[in-house]
Amino acid sequence: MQQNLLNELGELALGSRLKRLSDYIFKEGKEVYGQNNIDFEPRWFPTFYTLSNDAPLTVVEIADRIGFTHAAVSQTVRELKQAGLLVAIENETDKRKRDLQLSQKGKALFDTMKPLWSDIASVLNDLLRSHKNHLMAALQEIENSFEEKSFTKRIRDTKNTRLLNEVEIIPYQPEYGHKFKELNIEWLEKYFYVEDIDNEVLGKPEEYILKKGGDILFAKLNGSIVGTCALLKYNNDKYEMTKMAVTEKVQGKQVGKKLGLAIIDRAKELGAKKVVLESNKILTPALTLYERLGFKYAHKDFSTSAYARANVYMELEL
Amino acid sequence: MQQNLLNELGELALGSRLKRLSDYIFKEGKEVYGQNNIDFEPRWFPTFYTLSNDAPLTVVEIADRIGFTHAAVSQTVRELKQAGLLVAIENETDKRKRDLQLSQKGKALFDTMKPLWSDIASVLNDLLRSHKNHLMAALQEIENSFEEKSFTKRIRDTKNTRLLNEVEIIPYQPEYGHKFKELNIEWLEKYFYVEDIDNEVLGKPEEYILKKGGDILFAKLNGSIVGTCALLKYNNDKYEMTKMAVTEKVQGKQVGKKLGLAIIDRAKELGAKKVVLESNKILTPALTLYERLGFKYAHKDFSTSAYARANVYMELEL
DNA sequence: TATTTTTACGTAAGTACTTACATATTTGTA
DNA sequence: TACAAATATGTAAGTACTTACGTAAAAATA
Repeated sequence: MQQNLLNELGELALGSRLKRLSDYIFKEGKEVYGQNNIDFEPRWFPTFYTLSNDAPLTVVEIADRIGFTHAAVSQTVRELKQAGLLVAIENETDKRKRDLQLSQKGKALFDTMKPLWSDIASVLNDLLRSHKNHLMAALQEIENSFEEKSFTKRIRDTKNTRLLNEVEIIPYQPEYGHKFKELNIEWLEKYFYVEDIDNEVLGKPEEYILKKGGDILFAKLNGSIVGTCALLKYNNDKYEMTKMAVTEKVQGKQVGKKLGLAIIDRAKELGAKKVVLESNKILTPALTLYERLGFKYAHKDFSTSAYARANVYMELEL
Repeated sequence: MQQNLLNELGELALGSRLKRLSDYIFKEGKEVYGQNNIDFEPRWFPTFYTLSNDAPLTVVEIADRIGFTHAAVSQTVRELKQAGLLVAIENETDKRKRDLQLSQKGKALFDTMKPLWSDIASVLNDLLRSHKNHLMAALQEIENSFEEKSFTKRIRDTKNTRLLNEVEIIPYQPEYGHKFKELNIEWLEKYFYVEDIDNEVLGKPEEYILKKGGDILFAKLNGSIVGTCALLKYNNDKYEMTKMAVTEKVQGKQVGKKLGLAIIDRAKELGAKKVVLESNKILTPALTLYERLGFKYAHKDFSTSAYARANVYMELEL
């Protein structure tokens, strides 16, 4: 019996580890009450104890104090009432509420249990303090951290950072020329339709973009080209970010972000003072990305635009 | 909403605290799988992961490795099978067993999840290491302590120590003379019957015990006399411990133990080399106590004994 | 004052395990 | 080799909470 693999699985099975200890403590608690001939369930403790030093209280009030849901308290109250340890009186001014307090029997039981609780607290205190790592403090620290930033969000952020590092940005190479067209056509066919000018420009990137002083970058992930983006030169100060396309298979892998960051860097290298772009209102994920990259919405007369699909204009001052 | 009382209840609600965090981690884990469009339950992880790096394995083998019950694994296996992630083949040499391994789909899913798990592990690792108290280490320490000596046993020991301190041993005082008789009669009537010699000796303790060079002690708990014990002098070297009686109301409160220890101390003060006692085989709790106090069983001819009820003889060399 | 929103509470069902029990095989032993 | 004991597995029910949902009453707002 090598109970140790779960420890090796380590952090990934933290939930199970916690549950295991939780179950153990409840089970042992029950055993202790039994040995002392006390008819009491460990799970009653928070509600019972709260009522012992402040009463009457309503279900919701108790729930708030102990940090459980009202449903949990409601169930505990039912059990405590059934055991004769608690009495409930309908609140006079608010008929929804029930004023709860310990019965005579409950109060008597409280006095019997008090020394026992003090023993339990003393055992746990000694135990916790005798260790290098204080469990209660550790729980508190973890809970605080999660309150500050959720577990889910932490994982998502870590994943995004990883993906950003996995994506490799490479310069234009003639043998990838067809990829520039394919990726853009895939994208165009999904959201719009292919205009004549698209076919022309995408088919001859070297002529329309590179020779005019612009640039094209590719994103490589696990050996294959998964995205592209181009920089079109207007003049020495002004460039347009255009033809950004990422294959659908790698959506959400931060490819667009990395391409955008790289194309802006490239613009800086080329001496640009401003990068602009045209897009469409329906492309919300793309617009969100542009905003994150620092682009600001600006006004433009689209009647002069080369593309019918353009209805959003953005600028980034470098 | 003062979620803090549960923290103040502190150690006593440790089980609930652990459950809360456990529930949170499972819930968030589920959320993460969902966000990544992975059809996987956090609770499947230990079984699934174990099978991914060692297969085929049987239900019990997995259970042993991850430290769960076979029932838990059996249920997880059923769910994994239903999800098409696992295949089971009847073991050829042992028809009770099922050889379990990941299906093609399961293996493919494993590869998809691997980077995600690595992200989760990295988040948890960073989180745990960034705190003063390391949760995993704290869990390990506590579990080790409980394995060494159970929670229940620790509480019982603490309680016994406390009770031992609460009991006060006081010397004989004439006004408690009637208590000496009452306590012994209560005890005699419960286990045996009162012999003539009992009434005589218990009624005149000063004459039969004190004047002969022996002594009598009382145990006081919360202001009332709850037990007594006498030392009868045989000669300068040899005394008999006798008339030990503890009222039934305080059974298990370590009164007998404290009285025994005190009477032995008194015997030493009086210069005794040996303390003996007579008892009866049916009084197992008492005999256990005598053994703990250091008494050894010895042989004796009971035909000369003053009491009909005696059939066990013990001695303690000082 | 009528109506919407919020609050208090209960119940049912779910969660990630456990214990308890039942059944089928296999193994050990007389 | 028969038969008790041990082993492998499955199922049902329990545990200490939760979420989801519904109802009644009170408070806020129009």
